Amino acid sequence: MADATAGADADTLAELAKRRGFFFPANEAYGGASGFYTYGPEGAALKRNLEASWRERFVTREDNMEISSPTVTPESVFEASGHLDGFDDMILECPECGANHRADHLVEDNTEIEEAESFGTDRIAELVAEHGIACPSCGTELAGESVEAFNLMFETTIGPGSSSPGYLRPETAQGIFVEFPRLAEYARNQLPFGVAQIGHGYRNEISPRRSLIRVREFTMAELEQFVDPESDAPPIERVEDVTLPLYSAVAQEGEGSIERMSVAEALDRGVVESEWIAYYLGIATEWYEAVGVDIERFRYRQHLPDELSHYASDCWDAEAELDDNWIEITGFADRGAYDLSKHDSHSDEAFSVFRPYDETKTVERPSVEPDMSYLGPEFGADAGDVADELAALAERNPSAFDGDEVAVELDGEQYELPTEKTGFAVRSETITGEHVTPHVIEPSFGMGRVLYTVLVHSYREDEVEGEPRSYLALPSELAPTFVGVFPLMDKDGLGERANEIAADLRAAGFAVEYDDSGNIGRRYRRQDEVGTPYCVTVDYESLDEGTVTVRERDSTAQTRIAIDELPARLTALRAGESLVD
RNA sequence: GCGCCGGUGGUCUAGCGGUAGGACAAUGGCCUUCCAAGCCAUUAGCCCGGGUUCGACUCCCGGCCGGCGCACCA
Repeated sequence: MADATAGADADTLAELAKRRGFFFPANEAYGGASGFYTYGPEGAALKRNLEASWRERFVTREDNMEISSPTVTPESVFEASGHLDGFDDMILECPECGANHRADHLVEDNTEIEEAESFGTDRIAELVAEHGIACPSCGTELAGESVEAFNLMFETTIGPGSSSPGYLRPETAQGIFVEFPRLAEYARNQLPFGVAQIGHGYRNEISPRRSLIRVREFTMAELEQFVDPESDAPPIERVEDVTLPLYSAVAQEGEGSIERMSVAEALDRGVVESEWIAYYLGIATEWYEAVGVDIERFRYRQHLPDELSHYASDCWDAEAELDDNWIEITGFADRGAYDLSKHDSHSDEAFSVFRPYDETKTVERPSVEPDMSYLGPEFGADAGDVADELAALAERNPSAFDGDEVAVELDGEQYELPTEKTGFAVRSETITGEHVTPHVIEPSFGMGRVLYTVLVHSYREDEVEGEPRSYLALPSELAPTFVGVFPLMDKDGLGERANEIAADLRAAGFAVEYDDSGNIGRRYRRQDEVGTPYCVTVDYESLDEGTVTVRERDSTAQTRIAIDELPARLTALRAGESLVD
């Protein structure tokens, strides 16, 4: 057997994906719509297994929780999260050359204005005219051209009429953030805790590209790790020896390149600042290797400062090399307190947890208890405001209450009242803790991109007995089919026996494919092509001696195994044991 | 969204102003005692709409889809 060549180009993979039912453009019978894909039987099984693997690694083993929230989300949520503004691009098309430009960027580049995004489309159009801004592509003056708003979120209406706008979520994260008060209660208000979600996200991309890489509807697996920024630390010792291929912002700005170092070293040297990000980079590296990503074609690239999202203070992307391009497959963002504090201020709920002090504190605090039966008749409708102002004054300047009279100012008017009517006193208060807004560390996986990477990186071509062969070296954990079962020939009772074995293995929980069509070599090749790790063949010896051959995909090596022992041996193989010594 | 190129059975592809040929795959049969073998047969195709023409898969226009480049990717 010749050495295998590893990796597939985009055309090879697209052809394989269509022909063998991994994925293909959706709705092709009606011409299709760009950016939507259907996962076929093999692809859906692979995706399911990939998600199960992610869940096992990032939810079960990390003792995090998983929820499932709606994809349709009311507008107010995205007003709070900043997506309504942050997602709204202003497009201006040049009438001469047809090039499209981000109108807000044009204004920023040509004027002193720095945050042009916050202006409306009309104002931007005015600014373009006022400053005589010209098309960067062809030099045509753009004054008078209209500026179109383009929102990357899919819009819909909730219920009849248009009074209740909603959007398809652009990330699953907001579905977690908005439920934080209940989730924190569920976690018994104990930080740190993590909440995951696997589900679809939607972005109305201007230009979907590259197969599954940039699509309009996609599966995300996101984990929101809520931590107390002052006191919580991850169990870093579990991953401190994991080697990370890091491409830092500093390295990108200088002459640097990818540096391989352990998690511990990355933290010691300050290459990765956040322990929590470093922790998840370590966990993720182990997971990527386990699902078949080629770690030699993989790196973590830190975002440059101007690249960061509106919510992130730091971000590392996991990137895979596909067809000589580095493609983002996961983002590890430090979202800080951004999201929770936004929802805290926009909604009526509190998005914080109570952190008790180790020891309760007693503080002396000046405060008032105004005699409202005096203030009411005296100040009429202003009585409430006067009381509020007294309370504020007590905190601001307690000495104002030293005399017999207190002066308060309200709307420019000066009022005086007897100090005794204010109920002023310095009271001692017991403080047992404080409310803190957790910080969020977010690993966010694009599952379609991960799946695509796994396919590209696991594709192999070699020769078996002089004949070319292609196969997918998928981990057993992910393979859509775990074992193929074939009769050597479909006669003399071999087919019947093979069918019995297939049924028994299915009952034992294996994903089994039975195939009696064509000669045996062709059937091996069929399973190779979709990554089935093992094939069982029933021959004449099976009838006489009760044994079958088990053939391993990558090496094509074969061993005879007793039929009775098949389930146990296959279970061991699935767990990572090797077939031949 | 703009520009360039493309769209023919399931997949890959040849070809022409008079409606199409191959390879592979698939299905049935024969053969075959472990790696895409052979033989016979079968199924199956010109992206959509409009125009030009006696006649359009072919030429023209528009759309849709795909690849690449530009822009975009919070």
